[in-house]
Amino acid sequence: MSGGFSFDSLNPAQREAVGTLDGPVLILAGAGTGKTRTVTCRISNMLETGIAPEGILAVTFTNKAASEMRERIAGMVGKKLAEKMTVCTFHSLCVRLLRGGIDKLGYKQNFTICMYSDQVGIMKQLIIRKGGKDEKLKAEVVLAEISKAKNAGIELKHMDDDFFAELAVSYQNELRAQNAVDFDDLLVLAEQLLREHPDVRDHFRSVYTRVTVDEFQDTNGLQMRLLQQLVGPPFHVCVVGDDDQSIYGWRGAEVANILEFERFFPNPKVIRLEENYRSTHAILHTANSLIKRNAGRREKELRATIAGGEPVRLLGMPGDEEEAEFIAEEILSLKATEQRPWEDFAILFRTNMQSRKLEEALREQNIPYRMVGAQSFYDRREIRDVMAYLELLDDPEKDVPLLRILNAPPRGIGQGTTMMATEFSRERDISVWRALCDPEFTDPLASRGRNAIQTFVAQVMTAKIQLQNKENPPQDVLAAFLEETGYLPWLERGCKTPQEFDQRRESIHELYQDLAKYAKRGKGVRKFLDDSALASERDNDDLEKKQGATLITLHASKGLEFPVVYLVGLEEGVLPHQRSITEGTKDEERRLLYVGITRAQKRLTMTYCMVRRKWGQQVGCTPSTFIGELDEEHVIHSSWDDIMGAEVSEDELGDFFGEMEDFLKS
DNA sequence: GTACACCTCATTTTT
DNA sequence: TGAGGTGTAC
Repeated sequence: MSGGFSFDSLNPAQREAVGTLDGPVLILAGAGTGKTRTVTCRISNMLETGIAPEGILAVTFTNKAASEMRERIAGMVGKKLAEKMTVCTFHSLCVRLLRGGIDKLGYKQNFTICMYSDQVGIMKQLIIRKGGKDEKLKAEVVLAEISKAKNAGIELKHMDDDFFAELAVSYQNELRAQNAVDFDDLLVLAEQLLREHPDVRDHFRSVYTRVTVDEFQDTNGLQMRLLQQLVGPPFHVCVVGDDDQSIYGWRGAEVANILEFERFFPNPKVIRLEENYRSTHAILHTANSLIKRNAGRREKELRATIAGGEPVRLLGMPGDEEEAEFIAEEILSLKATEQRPWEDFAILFRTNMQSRKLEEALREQNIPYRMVGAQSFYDRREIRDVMAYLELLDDPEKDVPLLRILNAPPRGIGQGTTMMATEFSRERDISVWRALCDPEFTDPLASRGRNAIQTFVAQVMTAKIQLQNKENPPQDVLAAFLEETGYLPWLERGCKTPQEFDQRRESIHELYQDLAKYAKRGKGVRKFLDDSALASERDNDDLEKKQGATLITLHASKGLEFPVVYLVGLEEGVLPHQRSITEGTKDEERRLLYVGITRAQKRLTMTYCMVRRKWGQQVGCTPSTFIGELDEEHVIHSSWDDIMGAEVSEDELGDFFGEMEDFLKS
């Protein structure tokens, strides 16, 4: 017994959550109420009551959340025990389920997980092939609809729009031909596997006897169905979340999952964590008054453990320029007067567009800042390419990576040849790689194309053999292969500035290092590829290491906290966003503002403008309707004149003393 | 295959 | 306003 926690350190609600290990449990964990701590203590408690660590499964949405939870648990019960549990994302859980049985669904075991860019590539081709180009149909739009259908459990051929349905079916066929699955398929297929094969289902039910799901308000219908397959009677399942922080409805998250939890699992114990350890009373009171306006929520109210606090400020600004400058100047002076590090400050906004003016203002004042969630590591082109190269060396028979880099850098295997190779492979039901190796395919080609293919095939073969030799560090083999194929010089040519190239090369080096780490731990290339396919950010260091004030969207701010928060752009059409007004989803915007408010620990300033520059045009703005919904008991509402007036009088006061001093000296 | 002009389109984005 | 995609000319 490691005794990593004590019940005494928990409040009554937390204690109940930690102590209730049997049957369905719904923990409604408000912002800042010690959710992670409660969950980790609960898992620690499972071990203490003798539940085997191998049977414990905790599911999160992000890799970051998973590794954080893993670390917290390890800190509590020790690394050895922690490693025996499964703490992972929905998607990596599905990979585990599928690696053991996807062949039952007609896929080969060595399936590839498509990155989003691969999906877009496939869909673009299909749109062109099927003549949807004239209708200016965007691949992203079709993919979004397909994703919705998959998550809603609708068969692709039954999608509303006939043309979309046709594209969807072709898309799915194409994936299957490439033995590839997209992110949604991981869930679809895992659910299908468990549903259609009771033996597999029962096997996993007996493996995972205790299941915990984090951020449950963000689950969609498909994830719910998967969970129902995974958890059988007596339903030892615990879900944790906060319906008031459900802000991903537009991505298919179903608040209903948390609102109607008892519909899915019988007689759950519902526990509310309402004691907030993060923010002052003034901030929480304001947050509570806002969120009360939402209909259809689980009634709850955050209670402050930190009494009083400065009033929340609500400032009317003439324009977005003044808004940005005011905040930058105030950060500068607060840093000086209160000796705060830059990291204490955060500026939250609804849309990325708004960040530009703020960045300018911060730069003007020489304030270091970090933009979070801008571009994810694995979305960078060079990373996708290099990953494809590695994947290819691991298994050349995978069509997705092969097609991605077949002519990148250009090596004389153009569109025409590629098309022919693909058709050849489909006709014979072999991989594209085999087609390239097949004399029957290459012989009829013109000598130029044939030579290009043979050179490429030989390069891949050689490198593949080197990679298989465990003596060779995989990162070195990969680097040599990129050298030989001339990838780096090609990348360099494509860069507009030398700095851009340096950056891209740098991220490739980071990838080498990650790969080296895996090799060192004896984890192998396969494992590296699997993990990376499901990672959007590098889960190790990332943003915590960056210094400076934080610029962040409201969405990305969920789960974070800052001593001093500026929430900008409280205008009708911005927050709530125009589109939410037309689409009738203002409730979610209200939750978004609620999330923003509850990020603040000590000081909260909200601002709105009379005028904002949008797409180069000055546009008049109206204050957000949400402003009128805030209880003003702890809010000070000031206009620009109030602020400037105060500043002017201070200046005048200063002048007065200055003059006095001068006078006395003379 | 690349360079450059032109056009279009602008919420949020866990895997 | 300005980034990214598309089309045209070499």
